[in-house]
Amino acid sequence: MEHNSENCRSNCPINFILETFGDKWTLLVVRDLMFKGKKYYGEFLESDEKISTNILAERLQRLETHGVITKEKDPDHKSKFIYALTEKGKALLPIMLEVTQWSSTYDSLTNTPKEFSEALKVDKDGVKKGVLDRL
Amino acid sequence: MEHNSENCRSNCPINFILETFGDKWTLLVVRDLMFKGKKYYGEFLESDEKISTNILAERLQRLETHGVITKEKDPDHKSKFIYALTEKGKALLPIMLEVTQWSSTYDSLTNTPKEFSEALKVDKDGVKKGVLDRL
DNA sequence: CTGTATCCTTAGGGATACTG
DNA sequence: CAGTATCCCTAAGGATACAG
Repeated sequence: MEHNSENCRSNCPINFILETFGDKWTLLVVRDLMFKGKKYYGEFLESDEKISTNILAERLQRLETHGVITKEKDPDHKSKFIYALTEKGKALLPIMLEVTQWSSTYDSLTNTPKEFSEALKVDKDGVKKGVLDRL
Repeated sequence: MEHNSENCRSNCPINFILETFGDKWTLLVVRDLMFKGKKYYGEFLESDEKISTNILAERLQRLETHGVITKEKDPDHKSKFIYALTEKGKALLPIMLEVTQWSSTYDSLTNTPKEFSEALKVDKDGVKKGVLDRL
């Protein structure tokens, strides 16, 4: 999804990302998909930050609308959906890695999980594997 | 500023950045400082997104509290302050560049200003100049 | 258990008045 | 003009009940 004229404040690229991710929850869902290997509704609910059910549903919907994730029926478990990153969603990886690096540098309490730093390492080599294989 | 135990949802690096920038306005102030060469209160008010005065004041305060910007008396114009990025603030550049690139790729209406793409170019060379000189 | 809907409180934020 | 404060409405979101 691209800029829609209504409720679009400007054509600035920084503003653009805020239209989708400018809140306290959305990026955490991306993190869970990208680094934690989560794909089910219930798995997102289990994360440390304790997102509430209605917020999660709204964010999954939003991300799907914006073309960042897909929602598909799980062939195995009926009445259950698998959420996955699209190419557009996977393309957020460099941003996520830079964020991780910045936070690690400036917050002594930040505990960077190994999945993050491994993804960071392979990306810096310019070799797109590791985390990305799984995406 | 680092994680303060109260109202900190987790020690995840992605969550950490959201504690400061997880809203629709804060990052725009950083953009204005980093790419637009703005430093005065009134200049931030002029941006396309039309931030309101109380929100701007609150965000400048927040960014200062979090060690991302400094607020110093303007020696020339009395009763006027100069806002500037700290090292921690300047270190957001790689994130800003990745965001710019992602938005440019996925939003056809995004109009990437020349300051952004120039900063992007010099950064990719690994040569920290251009925009960074001015910071 | 997966997901949706509802209730209700709080926080975000627009408009604007106000002070130095 | 720079910045703060207030008024007030709307959106964000926590708790929880509900439906398949």
